[in-house]
Amino acid sequence: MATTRRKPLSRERILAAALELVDEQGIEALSMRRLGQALGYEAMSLYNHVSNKDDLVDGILDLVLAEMEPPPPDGGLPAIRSSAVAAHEALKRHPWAAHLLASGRIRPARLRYMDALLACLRGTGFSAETTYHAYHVLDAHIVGFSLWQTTHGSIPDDIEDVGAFVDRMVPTSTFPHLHEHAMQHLADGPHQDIPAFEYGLDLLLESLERLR
Amino acid sequence: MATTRRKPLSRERILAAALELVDEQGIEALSMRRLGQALGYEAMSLYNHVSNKDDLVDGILDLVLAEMEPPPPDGGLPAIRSSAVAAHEALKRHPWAAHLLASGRIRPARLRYMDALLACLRGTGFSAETTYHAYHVLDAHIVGFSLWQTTHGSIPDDIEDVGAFVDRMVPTSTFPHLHEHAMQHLADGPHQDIPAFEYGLDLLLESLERLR
DNA sequence: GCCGTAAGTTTACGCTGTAAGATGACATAC
DNA sequence: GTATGTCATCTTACAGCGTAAACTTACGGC
Repeated sequence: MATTRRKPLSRERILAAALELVDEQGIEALSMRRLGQALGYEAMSLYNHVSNKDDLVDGILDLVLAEMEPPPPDGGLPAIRSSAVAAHEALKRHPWAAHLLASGRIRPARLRYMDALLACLRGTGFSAETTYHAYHVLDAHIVGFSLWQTTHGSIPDDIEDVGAFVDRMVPTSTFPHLHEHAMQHLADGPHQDIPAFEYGLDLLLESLERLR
Repeated sequence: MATTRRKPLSRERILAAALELVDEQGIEALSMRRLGQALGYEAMSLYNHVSNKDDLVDGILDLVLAEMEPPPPDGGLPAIRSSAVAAHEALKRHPWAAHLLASGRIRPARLRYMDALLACLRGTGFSAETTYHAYHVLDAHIVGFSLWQTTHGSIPDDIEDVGAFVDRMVPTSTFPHLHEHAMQHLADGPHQDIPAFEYGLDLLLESLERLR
């Protein structure tokens, strides 16, 4: 039994394990020692396949970015809409990735997405100046909304009565409107969150349509 | 000369020093040891005035939130506009704070701002459902745009030829549209960034106006 | 003098990323 | 067969982090 039963390490296996760990336990739970343990190796062994922790984080972010299809240059506003929805859904699956994007961690795939979005806007007939602003608004919505949704949905798992939880965190007496807002979220349930994203997105797209 | 020359510690002095340190060197430069050193005390002495590092970070975030005036409930869309601009300007002065807000660090002042914004929307005549969505879009724009601007503007200080820097990071050959976009940013200069924020904001507000 | 309280310091613990060196397995060359 | 080189892995170590616990020092009230 001297032979090792472990599957050998590889960059792919390390990234897959890191992605799983981060999706389940959050980005702050990712440490080289913990990841090594999850794989059955020592922390330092990971450095044979990954140059450092930053490289590791870039690697899993790239996996998420690969889930976002950039819009085709001639797709018009419908293509922008569906690529935005796809990006939002990827960020919803991997909430930590929205934080990384918001922290300015720029990856080639991200640049390609940005460039494709700009190209699509130009191809749709917007002026350079309008494209400049439309891009900002769209990107802020995609990332900003995903972030908001992430933090907003962070209700502790061990809460049984969610309504009572909201009552305690956001009492009607001091925050009447915020309380109402939170209750709307609860009433709709999480399945309604994507429509909320799309509602705002459509608001933006209609405004842009009128600008063209 | 046995008497100490140091001004005594206090929560206010600690928070002020932390805010200065973080504004100058970024949130990741904030450690208890470094902050203590900046004040001329040992790290552990800070714990007599601050319960832990989280409390410290909450404290400086509260200082930033105090710079954001919530909209009055009967101010209508103009009040929403100016409070959004004020919030954006505060986040521009303290870029790290946008990250904290985006990370879901909720403070009472933040809840008050959210409640006031919702109240103002309701007071402006929006239905509960439209308010629900309008709030998301506005908040995503405020935080999302500020974040984007922060990360985008993070050009190393020691760069002399900014144009060449952009050429290297975003070559025209591979990212033609993104290159154009970056050049627009450079041509306008940082003084134009707030107008960019307001341009997008006005786009949103006009859409909302039409929904009412 | 004495005591209580509060502020500041020292030391220590477990955690982090990772540099440096030791160990061992295996392929190639002679 | 043996020597050599290469490479993955592990061990050890270091500086930094937040902070708990214990200690010292200063001061106000009796």
